[in-house]
Formats: sequence, structure tokens, C-alpha cells
Amino acid sequence: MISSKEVAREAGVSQSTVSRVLNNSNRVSKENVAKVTEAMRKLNYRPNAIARSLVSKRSKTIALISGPLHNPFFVETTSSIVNYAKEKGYNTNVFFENNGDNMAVYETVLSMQVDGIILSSVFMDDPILQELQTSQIPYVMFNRKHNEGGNFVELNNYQAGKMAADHLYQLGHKHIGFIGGPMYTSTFYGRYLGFTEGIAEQTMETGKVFLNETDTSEEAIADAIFKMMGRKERPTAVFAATDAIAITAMDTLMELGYRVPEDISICGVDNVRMARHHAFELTTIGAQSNKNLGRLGIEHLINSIEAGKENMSPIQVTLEPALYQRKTTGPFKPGSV
Amino acid sequence: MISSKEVAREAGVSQSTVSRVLNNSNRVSKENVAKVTEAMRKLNYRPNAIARSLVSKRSKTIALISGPLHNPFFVETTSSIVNYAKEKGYNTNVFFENNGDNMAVYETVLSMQVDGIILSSVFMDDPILQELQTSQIPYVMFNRKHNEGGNFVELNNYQAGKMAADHLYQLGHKHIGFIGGPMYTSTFYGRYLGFTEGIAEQTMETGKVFLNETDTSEEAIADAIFKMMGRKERPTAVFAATDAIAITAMDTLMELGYRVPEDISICGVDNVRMARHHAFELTTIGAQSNKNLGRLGIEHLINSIEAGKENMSPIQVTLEPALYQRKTTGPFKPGSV
DNA sequence: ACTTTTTATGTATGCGATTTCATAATAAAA
DNA sequence: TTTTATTATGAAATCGCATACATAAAAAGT
Repeated sequence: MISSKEVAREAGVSQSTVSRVLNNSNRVSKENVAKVTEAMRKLNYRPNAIARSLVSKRSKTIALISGPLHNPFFVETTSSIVNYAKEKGYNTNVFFENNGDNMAVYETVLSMQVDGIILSSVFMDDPILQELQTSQIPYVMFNRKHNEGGNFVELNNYQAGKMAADHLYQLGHKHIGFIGGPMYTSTFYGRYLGFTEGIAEQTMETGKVFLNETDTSEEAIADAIFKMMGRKERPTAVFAATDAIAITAMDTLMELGYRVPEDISICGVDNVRMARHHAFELTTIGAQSNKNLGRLGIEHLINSIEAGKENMSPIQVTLEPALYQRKTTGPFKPGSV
Repeated sequence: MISSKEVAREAGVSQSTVSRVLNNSNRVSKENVAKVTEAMRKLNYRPNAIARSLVSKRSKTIALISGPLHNPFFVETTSSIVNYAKEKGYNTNVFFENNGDNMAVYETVLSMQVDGIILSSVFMDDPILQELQTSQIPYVMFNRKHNEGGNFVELNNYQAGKMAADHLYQLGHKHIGFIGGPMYTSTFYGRYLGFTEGIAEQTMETGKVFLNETDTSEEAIADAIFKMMGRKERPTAVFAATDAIAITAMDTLMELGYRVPEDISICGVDNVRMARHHAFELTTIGAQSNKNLGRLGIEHLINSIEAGKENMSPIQVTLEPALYQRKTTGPFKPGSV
């Protein structure tokens, strides 16, 4: 590896002069800039980013700890985050959540000297928030948030659940299944709470909610469907707490011979791009924003970073949801299933 | 930030002793190990990864330069790569290809002191290969390969194209559309070549291939469909050079009122997971391997890294394809479209 | 022409770890 | 007990760059 010292020798100047032209300081004469530039070219010099960040204390990289990519929501956010960060001059170190055991990842990230952290992996009572705050590293949680607050960008999950309940109730459904992930995450918890309270408000005496708490793996979702549809009283609609779940649920349901929405209605949450595909036309609930939560999160994060520790203001954003009614929900037909 | 020096002071030992326990050298007495460990805990010390890599010359991070995530193929490879790397103790810096202009990304990556580079973004005559080879950094190209060879893991694209031609021909189709991306990438070029030569071999005197070279954006694909289906002689089948293209093409076709495969057959390449969904059941051509190309690539890359520069052997893997016949291709019916 | 300010450059130091080398302390061999 | 081998520890150099500081040279004021 060619170092700035060798460039200096080649150019016949001191290493600090080389460093100066590297950082295009205007304190260098045109002649020396030329000599140094030429020497760099000749030696095919590339500055060592590691060394730079050791002294500058800024690595120009951020860490993303994301939910798994088999969920299209995270496909979209990951894409947005990486691209926006790049645009702003930051590299992104990507990690995927590892079924609950994120501590190893957190340890890695905290010793990596990243300039900022954006994560979707927190639990409502996750000890990581504490670590994050004492570490002084700018961070923002997206999608999920923590009980204690902190910096976050989220959807109003409670409202989303409620809207689903209203929508399905108005279509006449009485027996509704809920499929969601772990209740110690704010998204699933909020959506479930809003949903059940929405149902309750409608005073559906005869209404029933079948709760399925899964780990969001395809197998677990399929199992939930099997169990639910195997009952004597089958649901005529299911509220999937994410579009990813909805899409897998649909797959299983179709495999079992059900038609959507004729036999059973499905409503998701997140309004992912894929849900708009003609093969799905999924009814869903999502934020009224043309930027996804990842994008909003990374914008805030980078603002925070560039503002500096002194004038870092808290980030607490909750987006209001809207219903995107498409073709997977329809009116209850007696005797349909 | 707490440094090892402060830990040393707290523990009453020298900084080098702290470093030794950090790297669990066995040259430290149990008492000192205990003292140092305690001091680390007390001060909430985290080693500075940047400093470590400056001296050790290994950053334990690799760079991934991937195709865009709106292509599900890259969703799968990205996931595999990041997770496998993590498993092996490597962090992954992710970049997404930027419509042809990858030089900025390459520059960044080359000065980042990564331990290895895995990339899907090369063109057949891309100058990056040269850079890669002189840089001495272990690398492997996946999916696409370079004219000059280098290290790669790919599908036999020529064969894949040929299989598509055979399959569609055997179903009786004479007018077939091809939709693919830029011909300066080995994937699209190889698939196109195999396809047209396959068609030619079948001596389909009356056969016609409509070539559509797009930039793989949704709009471009939709435009290609519009143009193709607007002709007097419409194709009765289309060979989409990737599943991503096939899925978007299907969307557009369905929007225009066509039924698949009754009105028009579609065959893709890559055998992405999503293509198996009941809403698609896409006929496709893919490698006969339970590991995707990204996974194979990263395994080879990490082997290379750990083998050391001395015993790094070239990586040249070409997987043979197989046809996965599902529900989007069917026999030609005269007068169908 | 002499002082003062500005500009260009080099020297030296430090970022936070790893690692070589020298040495003190201890254990093993004689 | 003396010599030798072994083990534990610290001092110091180093990695590649940025930057504070000192200073020489040039430009500007007076």
C-alpha cells in the first residue's frame, strides 16, 4: 500500500503538504498541488480511510440494523437508507436482526466507531436504548420504538390496528383472525391493541378475534392459518399485522383452495410496493407519506450527525395511517366459508 | 471514549497488558487478567475497532456491491451474503449499483481497506477488474462475470437461454418476445445469445424473436410490453431474462387484460423464491443448487481471505441450469392473442 | 526601507490499538 | 546453590494520516 509519506517523497514535499492537498486546503501553492497530484497519480495512491478516521474521529459510515429482507418492508427501507446515506457521503454497514439475539450485533456496532446508527430491531424494553444513550452516538429507531421514547420514526400502530378493525367490521365480518409477531415489539403490540379495541368499540357482541402470535417465519404463518381454518368457526377475514405476513398468509390460503376475497378477506399493514402488484392487489394500511420510514429515519439521523452533539434535538415522529383499499377485502357473505 | 490506556491506569498495569488480555494472549497472569477485565467492565470499555485495524491491517469488513433490491434475486443474495459474513465474523458494507456509474463506489471501496470485495455490478469489459487485480484485495464477482475471467460464480447463462428457447418452442410458440437488460453485462448477453441460437437451432423458419433491451426499470419493462403487444403480430410467449423482469412483465400484461398462460406464456430466469408464490407460480430457469450465487460467492471470498494472498487460488464457478416448470407457460393455442 | 501581516511549508505530536524487544521475576535443571 | 529456561510485564516503535505549532518567505502597510 502506498502511503502519503511515499507520495511526499516522490513529490519532494513533506507529508503534511500531501495531507493538505488531500483535504484540499487552500494553504498550498499551485505548484505543489500539481506536484503532489502528479505523484499520487503516478503511484496510484489511495488514502487510507482507516487511518483518516482514526485521527479525524469520524468514519463516515453508519450502521443499519434491519429486520430480515424476506419482509419487503425492509427491502424498501434498506434500499432507501443505503442509497440516501451514500448520496450524503456515508457508507452503510448492514446487519440483519437475528431472531431476538441482537446483543452480539450491538456489541459489534458500538465498537465500530460508526458516526450513527439506524435500527429497526428494538424491543419495547430493550436494554440497547440505554447503551445507545450513554454511548453518545447519534441513533434513530425506525418502525419500532421503545417504551422509554428515545429517537424514533414510526407509524401510528394503534390507529392502524383500529382502521383495520373498522374496515373489516364495516364489511360485515364478525369472525376475524389476527396474525402478528411478538408482542414485545411496539409494532405488533400497537397494531394488536388498536385492532382489538377497535373491535370492542364496535360492540360486536358476537364478534370473535383469533389471536395468532407467530415468529413471522413462513412456516409459522402457515401453521397459524392451518390452525385457524381448521376450527369449526372459521374466520371470514384476517388482519395480518404486516404486508409480509399478509402475502404469506394469502399463499397458504390459496394453496388450501380458498379464494381471496370471495372466501376470506385479508388486510395487511405497511403498504409495501409489492402489495400493489396485480397478482396481489392487497388491501393495506400505511403511512400517508411518499417517503418510507427508513428514508425518514436516515434523513433525521444524518441531520443529527451533521448538527453535532451540542445541537442534537430529539427525533420523535409518528405518522398517521391511511387505508389503501384494494382487492383482497370484500363484504362478508353468509355461508362463504 | 474510554481507551485501553485508561483501562491500564485503572487496572494498574501497562497498556500493552490490556492489549494482551484483549487478544486473550496466554502471556498474562490470571490476576492481571482479572484486574483488567474488571477495569474494562467498570469503565464500560469497548475496544476501538478503527485503531485495531489500522495496525492489524485487517478490518474484518467486506464490501458488497450489489444490484438493486427491486430485483428479488439481489434480495436473496444480499441477505445470504450479509448473514454468512456476519457468521464468519465479518461486517458488510453494502452499496447498490447506480445505473452504470459505479466508479465512485469503486473508488470508495478501494480506499476503505476492506478485507474483500464481492460484487455483482461488473460489465463484461469493466475497467474495475484491472483495478481489482492490481489492488491485491481478494474479490469475487457473482452473477455477472468479466470477459477477461477473474474470480466469478455464475450461472451458465448461455444454457439458460437455450433451455428457455427449447421449452417455449416445444410448447409450440413461434412468436416470442425477449426482454432483457443491457447487453454489456454477461448475464443478459449470455441469455440472449443462448436464446436466439436455441431458436435458430430449432429451424423455426417462421419463428420471430422481438428483442427488447431495457434498463430493467418498471417503466421501461412496461414500455417494452406496450410496444410488443401493440404490434400486428403479437408474441404468444415472452422470455424474460430475469424473474424480476418476468414479474413486472406479468403485472403489465395482466393490467392490459391478458391471462397468463392462456393468452401469453412467460418464462423467467433465476428461480427466485418469490416466483414460487401461488400468486405467480412462475416458470423459470435456475441453478441446480440449494445455495444462491451470493452465498457461493461469499463462501469463496471468505475462504480466499483466510487462505492469505500466497495460497489464493482462482475462483471460477459456472453452475448448470435446470428448468422449473410451473404455471406461467402453456401450449400455444392458435388464435389465442 | 522597515515593520507588520499573510501565506506556504516543514517538524513534531497524537489518534488507540498491536507487537517487538528488553528485562525482571519465577520455575526448572544442573 | 548456581545456571538455564520460561513466563510475565513494561517501554517504545509503528500503522497512515491530520493538525497545532514554528518559521521562513512573500506581500502589504507605513
